[in-house]
Amino acid sequence: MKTNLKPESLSPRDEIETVISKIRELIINRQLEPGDKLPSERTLSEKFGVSRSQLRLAIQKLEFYGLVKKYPKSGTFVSKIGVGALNSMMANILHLQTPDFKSLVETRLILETKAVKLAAVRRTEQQLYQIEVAHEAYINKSINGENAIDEDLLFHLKLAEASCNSVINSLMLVITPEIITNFVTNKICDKTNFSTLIKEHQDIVNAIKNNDPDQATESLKIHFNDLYQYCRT
Amino acid sequence: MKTNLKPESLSPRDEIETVISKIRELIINRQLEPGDKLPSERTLSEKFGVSRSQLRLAIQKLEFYGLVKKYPKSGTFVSKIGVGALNSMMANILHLQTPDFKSLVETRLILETKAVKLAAVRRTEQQLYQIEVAHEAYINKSINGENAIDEDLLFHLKLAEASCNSVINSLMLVITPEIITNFVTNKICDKTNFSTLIKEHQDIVNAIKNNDPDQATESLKIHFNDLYQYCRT
DNA sequence: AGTTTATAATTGGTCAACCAAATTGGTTAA
DNA sequence: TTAACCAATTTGGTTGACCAATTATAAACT
Repeated sequence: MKTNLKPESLSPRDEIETVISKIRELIINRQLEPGDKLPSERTLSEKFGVSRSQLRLAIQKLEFYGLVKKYPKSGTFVSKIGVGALNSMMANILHLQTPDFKSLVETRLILETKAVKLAAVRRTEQQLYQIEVAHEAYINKSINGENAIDEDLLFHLKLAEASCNSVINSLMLVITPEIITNFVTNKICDKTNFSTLIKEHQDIVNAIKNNDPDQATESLKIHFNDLYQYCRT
Repeated sequence: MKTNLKPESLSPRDEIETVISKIRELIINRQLEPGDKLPSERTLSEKFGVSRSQLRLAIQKLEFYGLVKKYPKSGTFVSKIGVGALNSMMANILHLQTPDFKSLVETRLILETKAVKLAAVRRTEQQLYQIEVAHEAYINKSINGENAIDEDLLFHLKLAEASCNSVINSLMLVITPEIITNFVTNKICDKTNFSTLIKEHQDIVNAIKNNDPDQATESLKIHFNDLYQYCRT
């Protein structure tokens, strides 16, 4: 029997978090401070006992969250924010729980409510046209009794787009897939008949068309009434 | 003189977007439909004339947005959502403009306003304690006349955490770095003196402590008054 | 001694080769 | 005919080596 070199072989995903944790310790121990250049990828990979690929993935994650900044052919540098905030953010990244569905829905409600309000004020004619096209596609699919979940999704994406807020649009783009994934298991809002849903969509479209932000908000809240109640459960 | 093999060598970033665009065309042309398994990485990299690393990065991006799903040692599959939505989302990803600062601030206002409202209702004693600690750290740094931007950041992160909404917390974690990056160039809210800011923070803390969501919302709006006006510019 | 130039070392980025797991297809035994 | 088994192929994952650009160092010249 040969000696097992990896007594508790961690999955790659865990190893990445281990690396992040190690770097976090370096910062806590003041061996690494904001603004400092951290050791080369090769050095760190050897120091932490992981391959360079895994270390690069860890740094890539840290860069995504803005905690380090990479300068090609030069080095990787710790962002110049306080060690307290740095530590807190890394802790958050480490414990990032896979989002519970309720939080997801709640956040969608928040963002989309504001999105339609903004859309009613800022939407261009072209954006309005795209919303209407998506709405008609939803109707056509719906009256045949088919499941129009895709068209519904597209409709709401177009609403977000019309908010003219690139960040809201991007965030909706990120959280939408999660909702789709969980939608099948957590059947919600499938009890109302399709004609009611079409009417609710139409109200939203009209409000945006008439540049009435308050009516748009109100219409969306009616449309999402079931979801609101779900969040309060 | 040797023939230049890459007449117009695109930057890696652009090549990734080219790949996404190509995959998008495959889907539009119905050569690839939702649920289908897409060709192996090697095949695609050869077909598109890019290295496998770049193709993997492109797929990684698509997976992040939930448009494809990878099963190790098995294959990569197109998500089962409508081609319309799929196409629209890819188009969005492609034109993802680097977020303008105004959109960023606006979104932060939306999320954090809701966050403190939720925090006032849901916060645990420990979360309240952490908020108070962060607040005191801000005070101590501030009364010395030092720039307490880091402590301010940490304070607001703790507010988001107390919302008990994992998605809001994560999103704040994503958009906060961008704000930090742009904060230096776009000097905002540096005209008010620190004692006012401390008072405003204190009001928010008190509201959350007293479980008063409306007061918390109101206090935050006062605190962000300058930012609101900035967004309306 | 000071400045410039040339050289060597270090960096992150890229890639082709390799790995183990999983699927696939055919073959064999019940 | 069916079920079980095995080998070969295909898959995404991983790795060590190489690349161009940058930086640090040393040398050489004024």
